[in-house]
Amino acid sequence: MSPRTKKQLADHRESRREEILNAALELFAKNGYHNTSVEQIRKKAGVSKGLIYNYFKEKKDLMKAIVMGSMEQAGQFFETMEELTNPREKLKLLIDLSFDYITKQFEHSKLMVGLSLQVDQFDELDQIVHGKYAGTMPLLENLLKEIGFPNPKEEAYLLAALMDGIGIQYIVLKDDLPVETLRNYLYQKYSLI
Amino acid sequence: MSPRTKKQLADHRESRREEILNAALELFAKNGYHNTSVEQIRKKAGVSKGLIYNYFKEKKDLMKAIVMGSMEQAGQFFETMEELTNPREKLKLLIDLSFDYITKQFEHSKLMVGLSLQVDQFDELDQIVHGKYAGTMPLLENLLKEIGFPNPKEEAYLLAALMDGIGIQYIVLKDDLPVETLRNYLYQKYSLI
Amino acid sequence: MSPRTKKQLADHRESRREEILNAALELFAKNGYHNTSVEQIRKKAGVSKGLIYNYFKEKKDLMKAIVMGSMEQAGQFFETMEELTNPREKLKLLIDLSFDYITKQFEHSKLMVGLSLQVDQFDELDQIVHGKYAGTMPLLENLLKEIGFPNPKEEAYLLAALMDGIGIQYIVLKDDLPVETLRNYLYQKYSLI
Amino acid sequence: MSPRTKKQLADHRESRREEILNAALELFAKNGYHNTSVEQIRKKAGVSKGLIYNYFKEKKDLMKAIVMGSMEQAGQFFETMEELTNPREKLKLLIDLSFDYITKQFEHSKLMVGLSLQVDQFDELDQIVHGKYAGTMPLLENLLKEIGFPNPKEEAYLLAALMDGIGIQYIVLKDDLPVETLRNYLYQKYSLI
DNA sequence: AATGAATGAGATTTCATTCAT
DNA sequence: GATGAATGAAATCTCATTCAT
Repeated sequence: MSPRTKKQLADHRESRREEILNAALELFAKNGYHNTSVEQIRKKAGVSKGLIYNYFKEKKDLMKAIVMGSMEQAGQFFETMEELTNPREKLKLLIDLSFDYITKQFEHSKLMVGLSLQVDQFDELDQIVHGKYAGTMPLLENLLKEIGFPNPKEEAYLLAALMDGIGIQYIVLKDDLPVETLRNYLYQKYSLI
Repeated sequence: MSPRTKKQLADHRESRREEILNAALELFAKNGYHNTSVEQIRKKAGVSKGLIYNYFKEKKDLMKAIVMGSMEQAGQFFETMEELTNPREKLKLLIDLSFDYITKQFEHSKLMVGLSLQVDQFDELDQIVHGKYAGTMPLLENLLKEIGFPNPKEEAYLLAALMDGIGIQYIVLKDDLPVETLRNYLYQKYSLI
Repeated sequence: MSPRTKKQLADHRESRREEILNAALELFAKNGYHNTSVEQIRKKAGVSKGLIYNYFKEKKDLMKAIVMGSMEQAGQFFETMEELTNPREKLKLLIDLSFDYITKQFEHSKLMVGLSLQVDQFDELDQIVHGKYAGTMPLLENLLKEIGFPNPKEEAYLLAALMDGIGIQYIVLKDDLPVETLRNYLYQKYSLI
Repeated sequence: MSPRTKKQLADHRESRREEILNAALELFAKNGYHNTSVEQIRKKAGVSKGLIYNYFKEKKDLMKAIVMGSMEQAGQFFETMEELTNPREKLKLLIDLSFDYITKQFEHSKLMVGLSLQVDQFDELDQIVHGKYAGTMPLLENLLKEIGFPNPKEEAYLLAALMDGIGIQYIVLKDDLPVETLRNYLYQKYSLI
């Protein structure tokens, strides 16, 4: 059952790595990074402690890998978005993807919010996350400008804050939050339907 | 030279307690609860370790005391607010106090957001915070109803989310966030001036 | 039995520190630094693991403290020596003290020889030890010059090598090495009696 | 492409073994046995971990093999020496070979000195090394007796100590040590030229 | 013969908490 | 009330060794 060729080996490594990362993600999101022990991750992933350190140099690297993965995904968001031409369609897609992220990729979402609060504890991440953020705000601003908002910059901050806020409310209230109503509100506000 | 009367003793006790709590608040907000050691608090407060345990049974109690203090303050918010009669004035006050909290009581604010993500780790707090939250949403809803919004419930969630979101953005961006512009936006949206 | 005043506290700390250092010295000398666990030191010193880290930031610091102590002692050697005026008497004292060090401070001696082999693993120590060494060679050279040796520099290296070598032989052979005979040989060679 | 005949196989095995041993020697000498991991050896030798355990039952065996090799070499020293008849020539050869060992087989030399300090950690080696040492001292003593020294035994210890000491000094000082001057000193002392 | 993923015991280090004074 | 030395459980991390392929 064990791998043999180089490719099989690499595939196996990759999937093992994912298993560990998933276990870590779940626990980090639920209990926080500093309140999650490697022992807990080990147990959830069903591997030995040594193996985790075989794949990740230190505990911090688990966090880094998760966040980098998240960033990459976000990058794909925007690529998908840029394929469209109509700015209203773009914005609708952006909002839909954000709601999906908040509700369906709940754990990632929770982790990222938590991280943004303590981002300075993960040196390299700090810059990467900030850089990513700084890079996306102008995109949003442009979009709102194209749609015709008089103060696109402020409007961009507002929308970003609102999406963050909905994320938090969802974390706290879960299904008690009328997500669809909020989404419709946004559709109307931006005349997206 | 040391305090004598009962009152002096009580005052002294109270101020010592405050010093410890302030040190803890700053550190919890900056580094997170689980990433702050009692030793760090001791150093920042300039007291001995034993003394901290004289005032607080365990580390958790520092967190509890801070959060309870925050709750109490929030309660005063609403009491102040209820003294007014004009619903628009009430809402304006609520928004102003929220912005103040976000910008001036930055550490409390940051701590509370972080807490809301991991509230389940502090048993009793969980219920208290949720109870408080559950109690204030109807107030907000009523207010928006009085003002004349057609969907006051949804509008309440929206406003709450927005304030949370602005809080997060401020934590991340600090002075790069155009706080006043956002406040004005809200004034206009709710016709507060 | 426990200390109270500042002074008592400091004294107590100092003696506790010494106990730990002595335990570490014995074990490092016998088994080598990397083959000695903090657990072993803890057991030998009769303290808890935590306490060791209360006195020394990390295991390496135990090594550093021991070596620094050794250096200091060596400094006193030379001070004592400089009080004499007759160069032959000085040399005799130096030789006597070296033999004492080798035989009576056996553990220190063994540790220092071992250290000199792997000095590059303890960054700061490396420079300190080398500096000390570089500083003492000229003293020795001068002494031999005063006594009248035609090649004092080479003679100094020779004497240094010889003392090192006797140290090693003593470590390996212990009482099988005719220490006194060797000492007499040196007396004669340098006409010290 | 892979080796075929029995002899080729054996040669191949032998050379693989050597590569591993050389990597281990270098690392043991530089960092010490306990501060060298099998992983480091694996990397330096460019082989897999499993392979190392194919050739050596455990890590200790690497050390043993290196030391045994060293002993064997030393044995050849003496065999070569015994072919000569003139005792002064013998002594000169011994000194020359020792200097060569110290300067050219620097790593072996360093390792052996380090080993002699902690020889008791490698059970069997302890006895072997001691046995070898005990066996060679009489040879040296005899040599010095033949040459005509009045106290050949003491003189033998002295010479042994001196050579050890020069070894240590060379380890510490490397090319700052005037090796040739010291060698000439010995030539003169024993009238070897 | 050769690989490298996997293990688990043990090493170093941290930290909330207790307690004698 | 106040101190800080002391503890020990638990956290992070290392590493020799095994084993399936």
